[in-house]
Amino acid sequence: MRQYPAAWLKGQSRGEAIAGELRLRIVDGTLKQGDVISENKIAADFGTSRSPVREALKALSNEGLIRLERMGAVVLGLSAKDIAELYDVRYLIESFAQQRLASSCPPEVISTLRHRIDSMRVAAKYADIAEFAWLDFQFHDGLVAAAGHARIARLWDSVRHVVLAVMLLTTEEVFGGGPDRLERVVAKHETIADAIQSGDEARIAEVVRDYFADSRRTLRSTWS
Amino acid sequence: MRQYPAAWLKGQSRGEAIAGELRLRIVDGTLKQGDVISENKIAADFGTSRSPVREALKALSNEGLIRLERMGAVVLGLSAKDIAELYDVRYLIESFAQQRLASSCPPEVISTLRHRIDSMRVAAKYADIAEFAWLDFQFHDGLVAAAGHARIARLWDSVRHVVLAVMLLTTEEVFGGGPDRLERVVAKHETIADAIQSGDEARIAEVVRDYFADSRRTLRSTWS
DNA sequence: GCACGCAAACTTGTCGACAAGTCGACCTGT
DNA sequence: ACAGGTCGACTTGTCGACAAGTTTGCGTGC
Repeated sequence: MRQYPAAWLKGQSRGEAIAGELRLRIVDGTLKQGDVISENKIAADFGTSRSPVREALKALSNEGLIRLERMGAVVLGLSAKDIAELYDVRYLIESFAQQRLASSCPPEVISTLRHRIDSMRVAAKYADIAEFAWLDFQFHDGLVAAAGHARIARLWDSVRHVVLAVMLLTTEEVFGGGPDRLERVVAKHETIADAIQSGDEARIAEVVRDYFADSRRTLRSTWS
Repeated sequence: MRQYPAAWLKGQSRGEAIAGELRLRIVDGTLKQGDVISENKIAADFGTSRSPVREALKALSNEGLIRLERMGAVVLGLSAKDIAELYDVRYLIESFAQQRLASSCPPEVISTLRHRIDSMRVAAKYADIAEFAWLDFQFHDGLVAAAGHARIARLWDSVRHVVLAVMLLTTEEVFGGGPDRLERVVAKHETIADAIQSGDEARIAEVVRDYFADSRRTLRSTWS
């Protein structure tokens, strides 16, 4: 069974843990679109009361993974179109965040980004899939956080779990593409760091556009 | 006490009702920044158990109005900066949605928009503040929904309650500006409808930019 | 065979209670 | 007077139970 990176599970309440588990099951297809799940059933499965389950379902509903109905919650799943839409949102958020970073980016932010890139190379070398995905995620997470825009950060919060789950799955696929493929992913992140460091708004805009255009392309060929 | 439009309160659970009430109290300043509120206290105030209150606080936390901590939730409030950031997000979402509408906008959507604009004029004439704000909100709500982008719609969902609450308050202020001020607001919406109907992407982009630039300007002069 | 109605088995929303943990005040020893 | 420890009041997280409503399916009448 796939798992979240250890760092992600620290200090979680039961509700968050259940949400994480269900999220992964939905994203990887164990729970298929159209399945209906009830609080009682899930509670029994996890051996808890309905309270944490309730919290988890609410969260998943906010993330658009399920739809709460009168009787039971129906799984929406993640179609190829949904993934594409997710990338639309990521592009919107990150292009905004990076544009903000263009004018004023503290040097320690750049340093942190480069640190994560180096770590990604190490993770790639030793075939540590989860670590690689986690670093990839942290790179983008840090980017949005550094923009210092509370409202945008909230937007990111509402999709970050889904993004991480998708990253975990796509990273597995990327690792199957060999070292060249991995290096290209790392290099893409380096391009972003370089652009932000340059402070050139136009260049940043172009880099972000290219980044997500490329991500979408590789994704399209692998998800179906 | 200010109230939500009747249409907004239909089929609400107690939790949503409490969230709505608290939201308004936070936005209008009854609950100030830094105040700490506990589930027990709120539950006692509303004469319910903690379950609905818990749900409400979670929602408010997702909206960025409060921050959940170990002991008690602290009210974050809405500073002028927060409002500005909220408009950043609205601009991001609506410009995306309207750009999508440019290529393919069903005629009934335009018709609905114009219907709401006409209703706004009526509400303005008879000084129905709540109705005016409600129509303003529905105009933008319908716009985002019509774009047919599930993920963007979720983003909008995460801010719509706050947006409505802010609209209710600012609309009060706008009504104090006399009929000219009101007509200008209505006209701004007409400009949007016209642009979307034209299907000209560049024109739409300009109109949306102007719309929010103007909104921000009038807001800045009235909020402090 | 088919429509209708009723009942039973689900569902969610809400409630009060308990356990574990946290913060503050007070009390004590130095 | 002040540092340190302890007690108590308060918090959240979780639990099991109940009420209200909805869906399903069976049985009945035609």
